[in-house]
Amino acid sequence: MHPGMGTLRLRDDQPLGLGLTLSCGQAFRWDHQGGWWEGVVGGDLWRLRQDGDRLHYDGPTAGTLRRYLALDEDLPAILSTVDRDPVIHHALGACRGLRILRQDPWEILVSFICATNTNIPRIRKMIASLAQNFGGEVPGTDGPRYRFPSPEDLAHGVDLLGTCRLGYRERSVAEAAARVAGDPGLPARISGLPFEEARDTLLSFHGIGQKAADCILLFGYHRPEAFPVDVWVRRIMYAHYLAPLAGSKVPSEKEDRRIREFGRDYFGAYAGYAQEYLFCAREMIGRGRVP
DNA sequence: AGCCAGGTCTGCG
DNA sequence: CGCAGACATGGC
Repeated sequence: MHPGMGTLRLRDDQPLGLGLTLSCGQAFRWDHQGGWWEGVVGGDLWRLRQDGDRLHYDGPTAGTLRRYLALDEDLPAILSTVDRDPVIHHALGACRGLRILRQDPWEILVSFICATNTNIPRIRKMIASLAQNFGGEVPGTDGPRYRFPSPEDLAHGVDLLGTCRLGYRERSVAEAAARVAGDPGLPARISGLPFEEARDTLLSFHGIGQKAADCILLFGYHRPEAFPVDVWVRRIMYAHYLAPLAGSKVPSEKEDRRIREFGRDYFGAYAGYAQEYLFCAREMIGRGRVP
């Protein structure tokens, strides 16, 4: 039942901010209760608690946990490549230990279809509802939890999808489930594609546009060059990095593409990390409030 | 009450 | 192409 339970000693040159990492908007199914973070990963219940340089875990094996949390990556080395100015520098300091998780591509694909034009609390509710209605039950500390439904789980019960209150995202989720259920190798195949081809494949899904595709690449496929431009990042970039082209309407897909290309060029191969730190520090650095 | 939300699609010029 | 408007729903 529980593959592993134990304590991982974190290296002091490889920081981890567990709570920040699990709650910053890249994952939607972690809950904080009784001092532990609890979630379902790969069908198993995981419980995690950080105490300084000690990471207590119940559920995963040490190796699986390290991989999920990307503790195998040299975070300071990565961040040093994007630490180019006072704004990003401030965000890096404010979100110390934030890591980009290695999550399941299918779960992230559906999650970011649901994440369009709504807020994070409701995204969490929509995904919780999908899991509760379509995923299998997993006993948790404080009542039952649910694994994330497979494409087949969703495709076989589309008639119940309405109970999840996805709004106009329902059609996109149903089509994605049908497509992947009929081509189960697709998510894995995408991971083997060059970046732009992977992105184009994601864009061929109904309900996945530029922003969602970049989130799926960054959070589901761990492609750190992806630079998702949402309403917050757009604000931050316009406040601190570049002005809209004269005469351009903002927001527009064209302007967002310009921001994405700027971000990719300016921050480099790990632009996605810069994006995520800016997003997580959005309350502090948005709307022209310079640190 | 009304604006906004980790946008995207469609139908027009 | 590139630009409006529509779109379901609910958080704050």
